Parts: sequence; C-alpha cells; structure tokens
Amino acid sequence: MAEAAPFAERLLAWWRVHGRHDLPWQHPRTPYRVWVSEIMLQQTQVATVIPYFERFMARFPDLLSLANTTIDDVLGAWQGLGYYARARNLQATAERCMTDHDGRLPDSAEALAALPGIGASTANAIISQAHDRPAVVVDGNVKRLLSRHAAIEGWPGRSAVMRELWAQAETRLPTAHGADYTQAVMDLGATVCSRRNPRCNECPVRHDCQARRQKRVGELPTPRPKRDIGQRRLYMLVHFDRRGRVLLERRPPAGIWGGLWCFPESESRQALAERFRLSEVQLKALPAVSHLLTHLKLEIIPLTADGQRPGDTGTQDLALGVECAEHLDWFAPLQWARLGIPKPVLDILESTRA
DNA sequence: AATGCGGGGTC
DNA sequence: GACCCAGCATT
Repeated sequence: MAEAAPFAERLLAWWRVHGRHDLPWQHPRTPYRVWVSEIMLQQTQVATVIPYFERFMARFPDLLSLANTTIDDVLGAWQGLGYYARARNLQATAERCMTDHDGRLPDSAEALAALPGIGASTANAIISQAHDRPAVVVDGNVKRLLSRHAAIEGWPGRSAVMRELWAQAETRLPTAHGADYTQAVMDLGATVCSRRNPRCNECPVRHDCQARRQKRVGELPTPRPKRDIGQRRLYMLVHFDRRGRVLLERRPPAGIWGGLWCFPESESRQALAERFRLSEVQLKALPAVSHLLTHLKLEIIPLTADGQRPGDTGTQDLALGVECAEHLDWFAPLQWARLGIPKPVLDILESTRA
C-alpha cells in the first residue's frame, strides 16, 4: 500500500479547492498590506478585521503615509479593534522602517521580529506570505490543528507545550508554496478543524489524526486553566464645558488603554473631587458600567457635577483651574471619533448624549 | 516561565 | 456567562 502524501501536500491540495482566496490582504499581497493585516489579526478574528483593514488601507495606503501621520490618527483608525498597543507599535515600526530600513519592511524574519509588535510567529507569517517562502507560523489555528493531529496535551500557554507545537510545525513545512501553505493551515484550522463542531469528515489529514484515532478531538487543545479574577471600582469624571466639549485625559503609554483618551479617573471618589475642586456632594453618579478584562472586572462609576449635561448652560464651569496641558484637554463631539477612546468610555460618552 | 493586555464572536 | 481568537511585551 502506498504511503500517504506528506501533510503539506494534502493541505495544499485541499486549500486549492476549499481554502479562502478572497481575503482583502491577498490582493495585492504586498509586504505592507500583509504586515498590517497580521498585526490586526493578532488575537482578533478575521471577520472583525476585514472592515478595519479596508478603512485603514484607504487612509494609510503605504508605509510612508503611516510613518508621517500622528499617533492620534492611527488610534482613531484603530478605535474599536482593541489591543491599542498594536496601533502604537504599527506606527513605531513604520518610522523605524524609514530610518533604519531604507523605507521598506525588512525581508528577513529576524529583522522583522526585532521591530515593535512583531514576534517570531508574525515575522514568519509576513515572510511566508509576502515573499512566498516557507516559514513556521504558530497561531491559534495552527495550535488547534497540530495539538489535535499530533495529540499534544497541555495548554499552549505553557512554554513546553508551545515548544512542542513549534517543533511539529517545523517538521511539516513544505519546501515550496510557502504563502499558500501558511494560508492553508490557517484556513483548515478556521473552517474545518474549528474549536467546536470540527468537520473531521471533510479534513484532508483525518486519516492520520491522532486525536481522532483516540476519539479525543473534543478534548484538544487543552483549555486554559480557570482562575479567579479580581474586581476593581473606578470613578470617572464626566464633564462638559458650556460649548459642549468634554474633558478628557490622555493615559500613560503603558498599561491598560495606554495612550488613549479617557475621562479623568481615580479609585477614590474623594481624590477625584479634590483634584477638580469639587465637593463630593456635587458629584452625582450615572449608571455604572461593567467592563470585563481577562484578569479583572472593572466597575466604572461615571460621576457628573450636578447632573450636568452637554449643552447645559449656567452650571458652574468647573473652572477649577483645569490647566489643559497635552494630557488634559477639551474635545468637541466631532473630535471624539478621531481620538482613540476605549469602548466603555465611548459608551458612557454616548449615553450622556441620548 | 507566567502574566497583562481588550474587544468581539459564538454557543 | 464561559471560552476563545492570524500573539507580543514585560516581568
């Protein structure tokens, strides 16, 4: 009996018939477009990314336009996509390409991985797709596909498991068709070897899938261990001036919502009142907003001075000697959408308009 | 080697 | 509500 075709050949044959060939970053498949798409796709699903990618390309069609714009413009284009550090890294990388790489993205995985926001897997994903060279990519799809096909146990967040996945991926790499193979493993993971209800009977590598043989497809990959998450209460001052502009503060570059504009906030209601020369009794709470992060549950209590609303006149103007520096400023409604504002803050902002 | 980052999809 | 997603940077 003839030996089965190599893993990669079966995937490529499957992909030519069943794979995705119409993703926006595939046409044209330039290094710049591939790079931007890979950054957007980090921890973010394809369907979510597509409209952002189209808008981003219309606004920043090339490396130079991205390097020459402001961070606020990039954050504005990123608003709603999450993981805003990616937007800052994107622009930092564009600038580095101008200064250190002759105005282009480097064409080696090592040089790419030295740039902000690009790790080993993303570097290889860019190389394989932009230059059609085979390179190991281990993303969520590949982790799932390989942990099943080779029956690899353990949560991929553990380094030993990740090493094994990387080694498996390496041995399966073809010697040609690098771009199509990368797309093929991702497509197979996304559409056939899906997390729930995998369609094993349509899989081109089902005949030597170890998880399937052991009837353990449903148990692999091993899920992330559960853990308790903490809870934190946060007060935010929602205040408008007579012209309907809202007071926002730019957050420090590191940490949650780094570099984004938020209401002035504090964990202490009293500290917030003191900072803006308000008495605590003046502060009226709006309905709380709950925001869930991986490791933390935030309860955000929006506070307004005397129930003030935009357009209100005659209320005290919070003169409070707010010295609007670069990190503290007033913004008109038309400016909001171009700023980069975290989702819960935007929700509060919009609820005050309604 | 483990943890923080964040919004959305999906069941 | 639980769990995951085209991971990386930081500690």
